Amino acid sequence: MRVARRKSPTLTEVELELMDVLWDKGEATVAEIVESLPDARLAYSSVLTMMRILEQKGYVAHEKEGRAFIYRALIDRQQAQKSVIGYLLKRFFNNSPELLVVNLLDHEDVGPAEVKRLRKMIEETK
Amino acid sequence: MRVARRKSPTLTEVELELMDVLWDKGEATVAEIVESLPDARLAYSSVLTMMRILEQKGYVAHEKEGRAFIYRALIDRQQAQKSVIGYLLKRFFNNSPELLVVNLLDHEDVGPAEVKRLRKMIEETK
DNA sequence: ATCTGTCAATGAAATAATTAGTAGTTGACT
DNA sequence: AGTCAACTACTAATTATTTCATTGACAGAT
Repeated sequence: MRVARRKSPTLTEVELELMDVLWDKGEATVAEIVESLPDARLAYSSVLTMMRILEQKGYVAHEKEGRAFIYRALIDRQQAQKSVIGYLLKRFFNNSPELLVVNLLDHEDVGPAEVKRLRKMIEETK
Repeated sequence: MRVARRKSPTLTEVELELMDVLWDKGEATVAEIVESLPDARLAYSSVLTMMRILEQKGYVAHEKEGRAFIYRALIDRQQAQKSVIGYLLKRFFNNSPELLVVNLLDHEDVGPAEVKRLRKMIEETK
């Protein structure tokens, strides 16, 4: 067999969940991240592994503080959002922002009030 | 070890590429799909496997036409777009369409001309 | 009836993502 | 110095995704 699976073009579910903690807290040790997860969802060592992977992927960095590693995000939420929008435009909407917005307006979460707010927002963009 | 990799919440890269062919052509045999792929990207048997997986996931169906299978999409492009937008809103934008649009407007592909068109579009949505 | 080309089915291999156990290190505190 | 708790590193298991070779069936041509 030749080639195989491709890397995810965006943050995966779990990666995003962990990044969210870092974005909220600014920085955190593994223990703090585990605590911040709802419902003790992941074991300490799982989070550790994921942080190593996130670091290897270039999304976070760590420095030693005493015995523990302190992790910090290397990309901020806006960058991640921008990147995922870029992916969306390219793969699903033929690089057409309009097509995206057309579909967004069609979405059930978007009522008349939303449309009004969106309009105002776009007005202000000049 | 307990659980493992999760299913992709959206169409994967390759799945999307094949669905695109079906959406463009309406219906197609495996051979036609292979031909439609740029650069002979995938071997016949690869496409065959992927079509089986897409069918198993409920995205396509086939019927026999002579010896060959004719595949047809069970979801259309709009549905796929809507679904991926829903996922994105939930995971990256806190279910806020505005946040999404704010970031979209910030995107490099979106210049003043785009903004103008977007505004017009939203006007017409009432 | 045998050959040839076209297809679907199956199996297998390689990589990614996810979760977690275990071993081993180190700093702190008797 | 010895013990303990907190931490990281390493390893393993499992499912998902992606790719393709091979096998076998079957129709049409010879």
